Amino acid sequence: MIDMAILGLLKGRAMHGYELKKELTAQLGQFWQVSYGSLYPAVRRLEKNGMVERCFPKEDIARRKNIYRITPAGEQLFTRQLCERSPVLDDARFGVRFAFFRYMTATDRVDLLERRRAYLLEMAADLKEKLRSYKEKIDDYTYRLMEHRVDTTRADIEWIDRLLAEEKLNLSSNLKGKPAS
Amino acid sequence: MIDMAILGLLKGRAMHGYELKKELTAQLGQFWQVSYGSLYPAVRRLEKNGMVERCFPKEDIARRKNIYRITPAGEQLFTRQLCERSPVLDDARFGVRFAFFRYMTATDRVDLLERRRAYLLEMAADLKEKLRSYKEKIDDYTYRLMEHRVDTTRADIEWIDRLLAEEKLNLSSNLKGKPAS
DNA sequence: GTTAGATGTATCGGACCGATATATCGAGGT
DNA sequence: ACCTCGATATATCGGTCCGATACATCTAAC
Repeated sequence: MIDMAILGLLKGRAMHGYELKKELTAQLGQFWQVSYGSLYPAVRRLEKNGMVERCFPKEDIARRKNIYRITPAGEQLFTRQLCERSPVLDDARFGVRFAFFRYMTATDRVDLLERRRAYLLEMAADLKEKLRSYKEKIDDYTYRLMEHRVDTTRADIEWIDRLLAEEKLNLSSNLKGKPAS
Repeated sequence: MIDMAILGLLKGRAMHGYELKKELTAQLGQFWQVSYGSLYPAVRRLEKNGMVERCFPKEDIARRKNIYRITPAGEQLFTRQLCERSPVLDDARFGVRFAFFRYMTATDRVDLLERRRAYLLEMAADLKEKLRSYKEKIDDYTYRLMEHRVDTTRADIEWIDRLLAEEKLNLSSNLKGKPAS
């Protein structure tokens, strides 16, 4: 996952480690934390595998900054990881992908949103089932927390639905724009 | 964190590894995942440090189940970890503690809720600040996600507020129950 | 001029994760 | 009686991740 995030940022522009960390925290910090202990080894790993490469712009040549740029192989890997169909789409896995939504095709976007929707629905169903069957076994605090999670999950699903409606509208209007049969 | 969760469950009753994993998933799985690769080493570590000990009930003596029971030292450690004042109180760290709320004193409960509230407020403030200042720099999808996070964070805060009101009511009614000055 | 805080890279030990191996148990079918 | 399948149960491995820490520079303020 950290690989995808790094590649996604470098797809935007070349950066060095510290910059990557700052952008990662700013853009994805709400649902996913990255430490230097993960970041620096990850960048070196990507470099070793030819997914990113160092570049030395004139103005920074004196400073000891390690500026990295994405390679074609890296672009390919990024796209593959972004659209990979994993059954688990928790907050972090969905959030990171959503941050790079603009790099996906409209159909892949709809697909991802629908898989996230299914994941949330399953969560909600599990929670409701537990609320029903465990009602006497769990303590009051746990019950309240589960109740609240059901509500927030519902809100998440409604948000997804609004996005899905818009994406599908775009899809069909693009189709209409093309010559009729 | 995994230590606290294991100790908290064993405080309820003695269990073996597989049972711990099932309960962990059932009770905390919404906001925190545990794998066997973490669980079994963690239990052994706790045993090595004298926080839990094996017990061999008659009915299970034939089966190869490793049933563990919490020790007095373990109880102490659990209580210490549960009330530890860490500045970071994200979903996982708060959720795990909330699952053991019944083991905390009323004042510690109020304290934890207030620290979680402060954490969420800071999150919301950060998000709003980013929405304001980055408005032109971030793409539309990221904007929508941040907007939604602001809403869900607000809902979380309101939920905390309801709990806080109840806890404080309990606290003051307990005081009233005691002899006046 | 020196102090403080942001910038920048790096590494360590221990903890963690996903995948996988192995084996037993009980329920169900044929 | 046999066979299969899923749940129960323990364990480990390589690679990855994390928190803490170290260290150096640059800039702005006082």
